Order: sequence, then structure tokens, then C-alpha cells
Amino acid sequence: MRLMSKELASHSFGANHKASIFCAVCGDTALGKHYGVNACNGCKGFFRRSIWKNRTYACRYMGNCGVAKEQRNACRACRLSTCLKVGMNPRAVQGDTMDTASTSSASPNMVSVESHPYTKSEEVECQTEITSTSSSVPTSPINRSDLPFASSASSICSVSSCSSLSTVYSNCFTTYPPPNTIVQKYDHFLATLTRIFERVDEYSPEPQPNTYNFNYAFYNPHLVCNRTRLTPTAERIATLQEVLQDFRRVFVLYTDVLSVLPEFHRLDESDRMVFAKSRFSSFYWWLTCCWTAKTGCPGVCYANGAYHPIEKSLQAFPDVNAARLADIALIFTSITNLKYLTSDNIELSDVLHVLQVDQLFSDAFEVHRPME
Amino acid sequence: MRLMSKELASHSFGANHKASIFCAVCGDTALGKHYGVNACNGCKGFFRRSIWKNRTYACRYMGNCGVAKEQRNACRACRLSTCLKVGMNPRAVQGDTMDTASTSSASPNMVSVESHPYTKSEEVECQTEITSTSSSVPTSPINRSDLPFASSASSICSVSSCSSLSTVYSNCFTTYPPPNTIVQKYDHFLATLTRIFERVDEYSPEPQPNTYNFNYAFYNPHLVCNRTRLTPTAERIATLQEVLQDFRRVFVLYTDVLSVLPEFHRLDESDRMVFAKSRFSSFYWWLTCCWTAKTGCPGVCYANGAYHPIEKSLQAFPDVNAARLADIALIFTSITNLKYLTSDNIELSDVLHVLQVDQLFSDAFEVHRPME
DNA sequence: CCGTGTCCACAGTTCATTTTT
DNA sequence: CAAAAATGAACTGTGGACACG
Ligand SMILES: [Zn+2]
Ligand SMILES: [Zn+2]
Ligand SMILES: [Zn+2]
Ligand SMILES: [Zn+2]
Repeated sequence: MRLMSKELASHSFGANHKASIFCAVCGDTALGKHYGVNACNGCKGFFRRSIWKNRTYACRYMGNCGVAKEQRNACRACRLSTCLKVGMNPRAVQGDTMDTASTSSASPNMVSVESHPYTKSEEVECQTEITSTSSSVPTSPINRSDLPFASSASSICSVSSCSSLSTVYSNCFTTYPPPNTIVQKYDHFLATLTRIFERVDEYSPEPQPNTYNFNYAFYNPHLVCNRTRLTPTAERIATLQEVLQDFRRVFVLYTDVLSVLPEFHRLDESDRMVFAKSRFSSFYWWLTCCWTAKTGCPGVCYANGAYHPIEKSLQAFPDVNAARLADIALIFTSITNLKYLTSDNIELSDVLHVLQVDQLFSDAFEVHRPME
Repeated sequence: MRLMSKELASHSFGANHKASIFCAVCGDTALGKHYGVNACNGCKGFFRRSIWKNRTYACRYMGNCGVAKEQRNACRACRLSTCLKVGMNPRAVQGDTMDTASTSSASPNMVSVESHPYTKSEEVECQTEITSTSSSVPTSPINRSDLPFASSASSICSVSSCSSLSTVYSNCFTTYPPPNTIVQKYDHFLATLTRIFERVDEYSPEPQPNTYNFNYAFYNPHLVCNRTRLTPTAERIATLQEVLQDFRRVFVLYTDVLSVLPEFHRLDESDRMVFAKSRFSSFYWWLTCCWTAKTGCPGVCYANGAYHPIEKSLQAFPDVNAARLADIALIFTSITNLKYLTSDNIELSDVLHVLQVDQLFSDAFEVHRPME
């Protein structure tokens, strides 16, 4: 079974392997992944230089300049913002090789480009950078590998992309003069997310199962489910009860994640619900796929240590109607596993491309969600 | 073999690398290539500014002012003209960097430098420009990579330089008040050349081989050879027959190229033939070298998919006399390959420096040309 | 192989100085 | 002579190619 999907992968994806790789930032041809996403040579270098020199740019327009190949050098602010939005990981930009190293004199790369002292005009100049402080040593990089994300550090960006909030922490940078470093913000966001994934309601009584509408449930997650520890270990066969419980747990997790996204708070009340509703199925799907791929279990992996096996004979609930949820998930899991064999994590584009199908998935959930 | 030449290249050319670089325009010391040719800082900036502001200058004299370092600022018209003649590529001058940027509103960098409305005197003043229209967005750059030229966009200039017509399209600019932009003319010329290289006589019968003198053959190319598609792919070993056929095909190509050169038409009848005769061997040699370098085949590459290998054991026609043509070509090909390993295309100066040797080559062709 | 960092040719940018208007 | 434009030396930034693990 595993071999089959591997074969499929090498065949179906092998053909258009070279052709289908484009820079996630500018659309130029990419030679591979850089800092977590497919990127061209230019965006790779631009991102590394920006991180190294700790640049902060300012957009002269509305912060939504085009960054296609021909225009990518037009606005550095929007290019860097896009780099972050599509998931480029500043932590993946490795040590400057001369940091604490070298002799002792001011390291020659620390060209503390004296930030333009606004001699010209008051407002920000065309392509000048706003601030540029000499970067310090990467301080204790947070590298929680116990996060449910598939692979290494870069995958944290994917969670953002996945729920297609996409902007996630990168939105901190479109605001104008924040002199904080990108890496600091990244670390902060990563720590926040980690805290959310590790959050446990210790001594609360488990709420009674009940049916609420999405809106009410979203603002009262404590009525839906306790925050149990997330243990996607695939230790046992899932019962239908466990599948539904997992669904509720992920829903609560989802509310927690959204609550820390600055962009989400910028939406007004009604928009928030529209947004939250439209993205939840995608979030659930993505998370399940990540866990499944991580454990490599032959089925669908859930957060509570259970899994729903592919083999019909092993399934705990052959109930034809209720099993629909888990069966649909199997489809996506297999697809994802396929991708995992070629590239090593899921990207924004991968998620977006299945949005139509995802709708089907969402419908399936709507059927089962507010039920016993 | 390949390695050896690489070594040779880096050694022999590395030494005099710095010393031998002079500006192709004014002779000042050049720090490297700019817009396709070796150029000094001054000529680099002058060319960029001229293209950006879309300048058109007028010469107060005969259009042949000196442009040496000390006089280069005396006549802008002749300086720009020289820039184009030596092969500076206006397409290599990048857009403003912020041009098509932002959303759709008129980009604020389009500083429409109001063209001088002739307020002063009627005749052209010393160093005034004639016209200066605000440049528009680079519109659909023609980038035919299927041209036989070795590398990218800038190489188109080399073909001009090579056949040492040199002026090629740049001559359009010595005429006085053409309000067209340089880039437009460049694109037009490039498109014309591309058309010529792609031209194919579909349903004409292949003419009978015959012997004509140069003059007659030049004005009756249809008697020499059909325009077959140029396919320098080096797929098979060339027979002597194919080498001669290729020679005829390139001759026809040569007549096509000359026919679209304005400067060629300005010559009177006898001068045209003198000119055409003197440049043909150079043209043939350059083209063959380009194809050979492009395919990387170990021998001499021809337009019809055949090649003449270096290895004697592989050669199809060990005939000692007739093989002379191909063998001489081998010398040049090897030289060119050497150059291709260091710089990425052949320049005018490279071609001119071997003119003496080229004469020998030309003689070789004179022997073999009008023969069965 | 893949994804790091490194290198460097050649783009654009800046600005003191000169030239033109 | 002052304002405006051009010049060009010195600089930063870009990105293709390559080496390394
Ligand atoms: Zn890119
Ligand atoms: Zn912008
Ligand atoms: Zn010069
Ligand atoms: Zn002149």
C-alpha cells in the first residue's frame, strides 16, 4: 500500500516536476525549496539578505503592490511581506557564519548601515529601508518538535497558510514602523502557537454533549469540549465516539488559534464568523493529514491517540452512515501522503487547490457536527 | 578535453583579465560589462540615462565625432550612436524598478520630463537633445531564445558586431529626427532578424547545384539553395555533401540579413559587393561557432543537424583535400569554445582580432565554394 | 539530490562636482 | 549668478552559478 502511493507519486508527479515548480512569491521558475517554500534564486537571496541585515521596509502605496517576476524589485516592503505570507521561515536562514565567531573586532559583515536619518523628506522615501539594526546572535531558537506539524521548523508557516489566514504573523510587518526584528516576531508567534497546542484544561468537568450553532459554539468553546492533551499517536482503533470527540477538540483548538491572529481581530463581527466557518473544514482536514503523515499510520490519525484504519475489517464502526466522515478523510489522507512522499510538507497552494473538494468535506462535517 | 580547455581558459585569460578591459565606446578603463559590452562608468550611466529619458540627440557635425575619453562629452549624439554600434543593449536597461508597480494608477515615477519645445533657436544647439518623450512600460520584450545566438538577449548585438556591419540597427539613429524610441527600434530589428532566421521556403524545388560568381549568386539566392529550417542540433555526422549544402544555406541566410540592413542599402552597387564579399567568411565562421558552442558538440556544428567531429575516426569524409574546409573550422571552433568558457558571448573585438587568420579561412572557402 | 551558504558580474542608487540653461 | 540638469566615481542590491554537507 505504501509502495503503491510511492509509485504513484514518482510517476504522476515526476513528469511535471520541473515544469510545475514556480516561486511562491513571484512566480518565476524555482529550482527547489528555500526557507520552506518553493522560491526562485532571487527571492531566496532577497529573503536571506533581508533577514541577515534585519531590514524593515516601507511600502509607498497601499501595501498590496504586485510582486510578479517583472515587478518584484519595485517594492521591497511588499516583496518581503509576501515572502513571509507564503511561509518563508526566517529561522531557516542560518547563522551568518560570523556572529560570535571571527576574532573580536567588529565583524566586517555587521555593516550597521546607519539608518537614513530622514535628511530628505519626512515621509518614507521610495526604496529606502526604515530601520536596520545590526542583527544579534540567534537567541535560543524555539524548536518545538512536539508540535503536530509534519516536519521541521518551516511547517509552522504552513499552518498559517493552511487555514489560509496565510498572513498570520506576517501581518505584523505590514504595519508601518515596527522596529522589532522579524525573527523576534516569528519566535513570538511560534511560542504562542505552541502554547495553544499544549494548552490543557486541567480540572474542568467535561461539558455535556449538546448541539449549538456555529456562532455560539465559537464564542463558548468551554461548552463544546475540554482542552485535552493532543496526542496524535495512533495507538488504537477509533470508535465513532472518539472521532466525534476529536472533532470537537479540534474545533476548540481552532477557536484558540483564530483568537491570536491579529488579522482575525481586525475583521468585524459578522465577517469573523463567515471567515471562521469557511476555514474550519480546511483546518480540520489539514491537521488530520499532518498527524496521519507524522505517525505514518495506515488510516486517519486523530488527536486523542486513536485512528481509523483503512482496512474495513479493522474499522470499529462499519456503520454505513456515520462512517462517511472518516471515509472521506481517508481520501484526503491518501492524497496528502502522496504529497508527503515528494515534497516534505504541505504548502498553501496545495491546500487551495483542493478547495472545491474541500467543500464536499465540509458538507460531510456539517451533517455530523452538532449531533449527539 | 573539456576540463583541459577550462583550465586553459582560467589560466591564460585570468592574468590579463583586469588589464585588457577598456570601454568599447570611449576607451576609458572599464570595470566590466554593462548592457552587453565592456563599458566605463561614464558610458554606462550615459547610456542608462539616455534610454530612461528616451533621448534623441543631434550631431552638429557629420555624425562622426570622436568619442574618446577626453571628448566623449563633446557630442552626445555620436556618443549614444557609438554605444549602440558597439552593441549596447537597450533592453538590458531595466525598467525604472518601479514602473508597473503599485495598483493601476499612474505610477508617480513616470516623471514625464517635458520635452524641450524648441523655445530657443531654430537650429540645433550645441548639446541639446532633440526629443525626449516619457518612456512607457517595457512592452512585451521579444525574447526569442530559438535564435542561433549563443546566449541571451545581449547576444543579438553580437551578431551585428560580428559581421562587423556593426552598425546594424543602430544606424537608424544617426538619421536626424526620428521620434521613435530606441527600444522600439531595437525590438523591431530583433523581430526582423528572428523572422529571417526562421524563414522557410516551403514548396520550392531544390535548385540544381551550379557554379555562379559571388555577385550573381548574391542577387539570385533562390538559385543557390532553398531556405530550409535552421536546425543546428548536431544529431549526426556530417557528410561532405552536407557541409557544402550548409555552406550554401548560410550564404542565402547572409543575403537575407544584409538585405534588411539600412546601411547596406546606402552603399552603391560596387561597394555592396565589396562589402558583402569581405564579410561573408566572418559571418559564416561566427555563426558556426555560435551553433557549436550552443550545442556543445565535440566538433563543428552545422545548420542542418549535422556536425563534423573532431575525432578523425568518426569523420565521414577523410578526403584530404575537401576536408580542409571543415578542419579549418575546427580551429576556430576550439578557440571559440575556449572563449565561451570565460565570457558568455563573442564580442566585436574578438571577431576583429582574428581577421588576419580569418582571411585564410576565407581563402579556403573561395577554393571550395562554387563547386559541385 | 536538496537546500544551505558563497561568490561575483552586473544591475540600480547616491551625490559631490561640473556643465548647461 | 542662480537654478536645473548632467556627469561619473563609489556604493548597495540582485540573482545565476557553484561548493558543500
Ligand atoms: Zn521569486
Ligand atoms: Zn508595496
Ligand atoms: Zn566609456
Ligand atoms: Zn557628433
